[in-house]
Amino acid sequence: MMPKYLHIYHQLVSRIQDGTLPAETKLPSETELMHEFEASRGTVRKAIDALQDKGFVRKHQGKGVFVLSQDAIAFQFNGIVSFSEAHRQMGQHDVKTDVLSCTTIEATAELANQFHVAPGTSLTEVKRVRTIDGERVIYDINLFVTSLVPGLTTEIAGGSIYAYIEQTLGRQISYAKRKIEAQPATIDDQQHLDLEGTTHVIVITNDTYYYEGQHFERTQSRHRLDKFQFTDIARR
Amino acid sequence: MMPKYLHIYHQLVSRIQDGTLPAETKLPSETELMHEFEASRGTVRKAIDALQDKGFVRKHQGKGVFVLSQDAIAFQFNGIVSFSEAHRQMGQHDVKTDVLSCTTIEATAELANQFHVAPGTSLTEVKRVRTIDGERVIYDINLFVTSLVPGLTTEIAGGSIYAYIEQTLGRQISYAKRKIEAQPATIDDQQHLDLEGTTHVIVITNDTYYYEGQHFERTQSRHRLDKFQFTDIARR
DNA sequence: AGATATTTGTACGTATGTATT
DNA sequence: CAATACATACGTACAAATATC
Repeated sequence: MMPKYLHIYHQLVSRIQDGTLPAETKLPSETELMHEFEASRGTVRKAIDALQDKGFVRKHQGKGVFVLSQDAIAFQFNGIVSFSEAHRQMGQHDVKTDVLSCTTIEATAELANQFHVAPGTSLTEVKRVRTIDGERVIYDINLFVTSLVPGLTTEIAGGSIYAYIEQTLGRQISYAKRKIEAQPATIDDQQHLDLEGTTHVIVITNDTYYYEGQHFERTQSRHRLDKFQFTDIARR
Repeated sequence: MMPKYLHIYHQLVSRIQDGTLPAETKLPSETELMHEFEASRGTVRKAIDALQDKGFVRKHQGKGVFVLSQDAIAFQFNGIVSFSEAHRQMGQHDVKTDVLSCTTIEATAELANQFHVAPGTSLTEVKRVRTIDGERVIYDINLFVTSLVPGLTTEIAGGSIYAYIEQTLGRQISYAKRKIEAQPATIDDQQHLDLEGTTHVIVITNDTYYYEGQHFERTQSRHRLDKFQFTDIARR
């Protein structure tokens, strides 16, 4: 049984998306929504708060609740998105993943410190190359704490590791820290990517954490300059 | 007078930051916090919800509220941050802004479409170069809808335009869409930046919106490759 | 395994405060 | 000044998930 506030939330989202509630217009007041949905004021407020969190509306004390422009709303594909998820969304590209290696290594002092584990702890290292439309444009180096992501195989790494973690292992991913910068291309990059003469690569370093707060992954995703694009939406 | 829930929120943030409530531990239960702060359960819950929104804790029905690792919390400098804000935070760099030009132009059909205004509408264009430690590393091209950001002068552009908008104009910025990509350096880039032989620049295109949803700015921020870094935190 | 207690989630109601119209 | 609309705060009751005995 869906909570009542979520029902109200979904109804309002529909009205915003189908144009019944166009951008820049005011939502019905809390009192009106109470009567329409036969809910208490707290429940209506919870639904509106959710709308604001998701970026559909903006509340203004004394004035009302305003629908934000569709541009912003259509932009909701941020968050943690893996390579295959991202490209499935973007449409018809010929995408291929080659697993170069899938081995276990021992954590160096530095890595142990990063992951908050003891030095020598087993880590699983996966190296993959992503080919889009015949060009090798992304080189991924994943490092997992083996005990937190057990049973990784080359076969699994060929698909979506995140799907394996969430569906097979049943663990929930909470958040990821992300750093984006440019670095000079290394010899490894030259070997594994079709650089087409570019001298630098874009490096995305991703640290991913479980719900319980355990740091279980650090990934370096090395992109060819001209095939890289990142979008997001930032709220004050 | 600060709302009670914010007082509770700040108290708990302090305890998390000074280590009284270390990572991975459980917060006192809602009942305990009610007694400690002599507040109702709803008020305590609102404080905890705020903690979760800011990424300090994670709530779990039936289990409790858990403090997330400090790493994540120290990472809270995301959102919309202007150039001077960002560098004031990062520490002692010698930062200088040169305003190349500050003129008004008429919106082309394409620009008018972007901003949802009529073609020919007046736009204010500002071109600036940012020098850090003696090197010209960022070239900013801002476009503002003049009627939405009136009174811009070269002098204001030499400081923080965002501060002018929020403090002098008294407008509130709501959100920004951001795109990050690499582009080949243009002749303009070569002229205004110390490229040091790099062939590409990182381009951040920023579209900024007021609370009321009006799109008032598009900025291109062109960074020298090796001086660029972007961090954020993504939550599922 | 099962009953019970604990902890967070949802929902209702009421009163009062603050910002805007 | 009054009416409207959102914000805060209190209280109560029951549901759902988890922990404990």
